[in-house]
Amino acid sequence: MRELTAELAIQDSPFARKLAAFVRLSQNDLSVMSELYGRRRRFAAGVDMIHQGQSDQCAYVLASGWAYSYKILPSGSRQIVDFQIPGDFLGLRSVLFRTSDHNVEPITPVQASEVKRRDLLEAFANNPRLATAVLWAASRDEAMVVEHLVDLGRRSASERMAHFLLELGARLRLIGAADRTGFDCPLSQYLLADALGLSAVHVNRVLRELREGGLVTFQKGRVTFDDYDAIVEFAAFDRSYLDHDGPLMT
Amino acid sequence: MRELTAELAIQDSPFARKLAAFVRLSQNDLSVMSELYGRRRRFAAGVDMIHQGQSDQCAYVLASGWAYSYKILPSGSRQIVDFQIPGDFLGLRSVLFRTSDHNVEPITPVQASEVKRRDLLEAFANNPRLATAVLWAASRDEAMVVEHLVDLGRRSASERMAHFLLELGARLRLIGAADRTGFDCPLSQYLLADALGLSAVHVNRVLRELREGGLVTFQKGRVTFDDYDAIVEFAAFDRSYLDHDGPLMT
DNA sequence: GCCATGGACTGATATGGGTCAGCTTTCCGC
DNA sequence: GCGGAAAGCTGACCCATATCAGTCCATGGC
Repeated sequence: MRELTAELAIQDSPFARKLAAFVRLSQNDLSVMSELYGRRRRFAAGVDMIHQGQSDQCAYVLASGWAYSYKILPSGSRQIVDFQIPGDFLGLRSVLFRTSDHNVEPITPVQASEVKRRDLLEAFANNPRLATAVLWAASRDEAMVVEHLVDLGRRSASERMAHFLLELGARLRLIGAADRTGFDCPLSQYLLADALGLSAVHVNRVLRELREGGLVTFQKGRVTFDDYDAIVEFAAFDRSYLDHDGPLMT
Repeated sequence: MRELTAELAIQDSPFARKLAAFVRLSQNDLSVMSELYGRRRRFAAGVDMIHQGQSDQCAYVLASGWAYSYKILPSGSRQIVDFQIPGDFLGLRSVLFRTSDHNVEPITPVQASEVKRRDLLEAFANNPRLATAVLWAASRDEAMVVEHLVDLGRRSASERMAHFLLELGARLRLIGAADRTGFDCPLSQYLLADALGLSAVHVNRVLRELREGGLVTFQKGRVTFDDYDAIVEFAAFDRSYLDHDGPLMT
């Protein structure tokens, strides 16, 4: 009975929900997943969960809250690589390699389940279907990093911002934390700046332009898509790669 | 006897060499690898190997030659995500997902071994050690994409260029195609521009600056590190994450 | 109720890198 | 060995974004 409850809980977790978008998960898959989860831990906002250069780190699955992964350059400037939202797997690279090459810091208070290196590799070996699902999700995350790279390399500041907000919205929709009208967003303009490779000052100006252009409004912790189709058009956003209506592999 | 020859050949391939930097491979691992390899194919320079939006693609392991993966924006501009050199696995994402989200085009004439989706997943399920090695390599490739992202977001044009050349050199050293003095490089300034998010004109200027500053010279298809330590310093290059002297996991 | 802090916001000025418009050199097919 | 194409290279000019130097507002601590 206890086990059944755990599986039910897993089934409702954002992580399972996300994987279910790729692969139809069996009861067995779900129970392997619940065994994978170690201790649930809490982290306060602003206190590193994973630290660059430090070794023997865990991976985590975010249960609630937002975090961001970033790199610090010797010059002192910071580049944010990605934001993590509930359901995201984080620290995979810091588990495969002995030491982490990046930092992860919570933006809001965070709850996350520890995943141990050994358990992860074991689960992969015994349950290829689950491994595929996790790989798939990781692969989609990498696709997003690539899209982010294109943002930085070849889009103007306002296109970058628009594209970024759309993508974030699409990710949040997968876990039911956004709809077509918008979403709640705890990111400061400084975080946006360091993610988009801009100065905070310019982020402010760009947000104003987008707002005055009637595209998106980001104010008081809420992103509102004022004209969804127009932003998609403006940002040249390819909606296909994030929109799934059901499992790709049954 | 034929099999033994194949294994010996595999052992000498750039791919095995690269994996061996992460995991000590057994004879068995090597023979699974040689079975994984499908037909060896040739591609002429400039003819897409993998095409954005097209489905049912193969993955490949590059045996010889250089290629690059890129995205085309609706505006017509191009962002190069990564360059592939011998030993690199390419198209993993286009195998996991039904359709590819990027293009891959050879820069030089290329030889590559096909890897079929089904074979890959099967090999992963049966041989977790090999799967780990491949994942590890893929993970390191992703780390490089992240580093590239930092380049675009937070480094100046000349730092970007210096960092990029150092990283490329480090990768080529892993397969024995570079040493501390430099390497042969078939990239045009247009390719560099689209990789680094610059204009071709500015690439030219930056290369001149680096040359006149006595740091790196890139001329006539050859990159020469004129003062290795100085460039490492200038580009704030973290040599640790690519420098391995032997397998991390035995 | 006051102060400290951090985020949002703004104008003035500076600059890195883009764009345009060429010229020159190298390479390759025939 | 010639002609055309692609790559390398350069100067003049311009604009997008950074930088500097603030103000204003909301929040939380005491």
